Amino acid sequence: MTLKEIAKIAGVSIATVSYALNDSDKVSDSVKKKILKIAEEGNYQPDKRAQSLRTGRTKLIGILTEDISFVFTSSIIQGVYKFAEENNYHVVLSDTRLKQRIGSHYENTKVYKDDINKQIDFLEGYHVDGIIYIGCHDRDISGIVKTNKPIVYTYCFTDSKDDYMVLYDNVKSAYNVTQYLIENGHKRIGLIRGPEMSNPSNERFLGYQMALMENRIPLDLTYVMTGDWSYKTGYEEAMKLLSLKERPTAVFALNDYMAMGVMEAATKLSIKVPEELSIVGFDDIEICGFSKPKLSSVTVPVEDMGYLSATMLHKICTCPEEISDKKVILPCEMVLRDSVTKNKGL
Amino acid sequence: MTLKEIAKIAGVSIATVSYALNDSDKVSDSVKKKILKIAEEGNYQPDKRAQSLRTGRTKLIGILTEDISFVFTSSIIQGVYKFAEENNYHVVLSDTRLKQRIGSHYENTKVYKDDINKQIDFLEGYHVDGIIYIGCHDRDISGIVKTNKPIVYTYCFTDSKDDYMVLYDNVKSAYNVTQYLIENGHKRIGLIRGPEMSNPSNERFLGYQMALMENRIPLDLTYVMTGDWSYKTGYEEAMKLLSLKERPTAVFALNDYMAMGVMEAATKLSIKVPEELSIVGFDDIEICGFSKPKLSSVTVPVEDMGYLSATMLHKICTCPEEISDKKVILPCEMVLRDSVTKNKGL
DNA sequence: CCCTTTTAGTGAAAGGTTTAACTAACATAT
DNA sequence: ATATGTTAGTTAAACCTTTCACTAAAAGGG
Repeated sequence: MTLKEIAKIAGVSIATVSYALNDSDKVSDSVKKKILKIAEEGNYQPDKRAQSLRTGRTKLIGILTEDISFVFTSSIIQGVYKFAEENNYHVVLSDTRLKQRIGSHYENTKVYKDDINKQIDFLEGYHVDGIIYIGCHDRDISGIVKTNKPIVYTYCFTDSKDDYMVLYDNVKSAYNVTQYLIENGHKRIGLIRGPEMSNPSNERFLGYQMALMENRIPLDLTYVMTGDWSYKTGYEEAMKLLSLKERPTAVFALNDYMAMGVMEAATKLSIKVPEELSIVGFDDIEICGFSKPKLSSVTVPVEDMGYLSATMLHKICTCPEEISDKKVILPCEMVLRDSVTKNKGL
Repeated sequence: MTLKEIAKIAGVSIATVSYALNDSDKVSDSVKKKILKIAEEGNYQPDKRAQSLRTGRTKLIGILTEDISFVFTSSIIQGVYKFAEENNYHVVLSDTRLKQRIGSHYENTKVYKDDINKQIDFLEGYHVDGIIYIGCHDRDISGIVKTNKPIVYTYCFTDSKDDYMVLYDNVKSAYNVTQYLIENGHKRIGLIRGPEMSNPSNERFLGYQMALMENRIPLDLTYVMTGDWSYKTGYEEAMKLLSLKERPTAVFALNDYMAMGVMEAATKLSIKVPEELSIVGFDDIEICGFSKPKLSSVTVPVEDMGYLSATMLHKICTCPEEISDKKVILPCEMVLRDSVTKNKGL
């Protein structure tokens, strides 16, 4: 049903119908009521294409994900939806399927620049007011995305000071975990990092070092191993760590999968967790609640990241002058479960 | 950049530009080349609103999810995307946030009929060619969704013969699991069902019974417990089951969370898994690979469900006569891990 | 009762695209 | 030389909405 049809039935002009439906006072109450009734009965829905074609405004947020299946992606989207619903926005989703294309060889992101921009063009075709880019990995994606629409990056980052980003605090979070372990009497704290090139890994490593330093525990690189985020490398590196003559009393794995690997290694070597070895992971994925013992970890506030990304986008579109900082960095929370105890062998 | 602008630069009419860009032979090669170059340089993108306003076709699939955070939702969406990409469709996503609104009190779905239809109206506002409805629970949603666009339901169902649905085979899958346990020498096979009203639960229960019957094992309801899909009830019901004087040698929990609860109960009662108790779950969620022992389960082909839903929608739009059956039922696959062994106490 | 203001409505353009119908120029066939 | 066909375009309408500019009638003021 269109304005034209309603106009015909009501015996008035198209303009009058439009005014009536937009509750203008150019239309008498009686006519307005009549038109509204017809529209109601015909289940009239304004054509958004025509509307936005005319007005230039769409109230449409475009989301571009690198991997819709990535655990956190859907939670971030949900945060965006929450904002959208509260503020009468709508959402169009597009997926680069980047992860499917390139597996974990994130070095090659640039090769897929064109694919990403194809999706951007698609979103622009819908005249989104702006774009939220949801990443899923640890590489800098500077200079990849080309658009002159406003864009907010979340769960990823660029090296540009001018880009809008919603991030979480890797440094502080890792600092907190390390501090927590130290407070529990641990001094030999093993660390299993992510890949060398990974920014989150490096930031978390930094936090670890800061906590050590603050407690005057010298950094000992024999306790620092490097994995690739996988369960398997977590296991392997933990085996090395736990075979040292002076083995660590606690291990901080920089993500949960590797932490699960550490747990497996401990089991293998008949080292009791947490009595003889405390373990902490990062990300707080679902399995943390099901391992034995349950794994302490760090929750990333993903839904908030989505919500804040949308909030920021809205501000960029409506009142850019009110944005004090282009980067928002959210704190994470430690989730204390059963994989840590006080170090008795102190 | 618009056709008009290109036309001005090229010194031809708008129509010519349109024809040129659509590679019509109404335009000479030289002019065509010139126009293409200008379009390229100006990074021309056709305005989808205007295009579809004119043509009536959108090549746009609307997805309506009940819960974007539900584990399987994103995998289903991914399947839809796969089809979309291969067939030059695009996707608009909308979320009813049903789960957030009503928690697990799915009885009240009908109360949210209006909310759901608000989202449907939204999708219709974008003139999607059709809608894929992705559920996340076990209730019949007949008569909830109102639209005259084609709609395909997946991971949910209605009682109408006329609705298009892409489902998976609960009966057969549960039959297979039970059969597998029987083949491993188990006769006392405990079952932990989902809620009484749950359709998947009932179907799986049916499969269980069919396998028993086929093997002339009488159904003994003392071995059939009812949970609510949660870890907690899995644990509680398993405690009852394992405290029977003749306790089951195997337990089939109708989802993985409850199966994890069963495992916990076994640990609590010092019953070794799988030596003294075999366990199988359903859904094959991530934690299955991380429990000890790893949980055998059933994989639901969620990505395929998404892909096939999109395929079906496409067929409905283009060649409805070729659709032989409005319901597609996909088989599931058992994933054999470490939680089952041959029953020695036979 | 005339002039001004308000009310209630209409007409038409605009936004970007596609496409049927038309035209002018030229080439080919008779 | 005339008729026919082809080529390479153009014009204009249509899709649906919003909104500026306009008008006719009614109401209000003196």
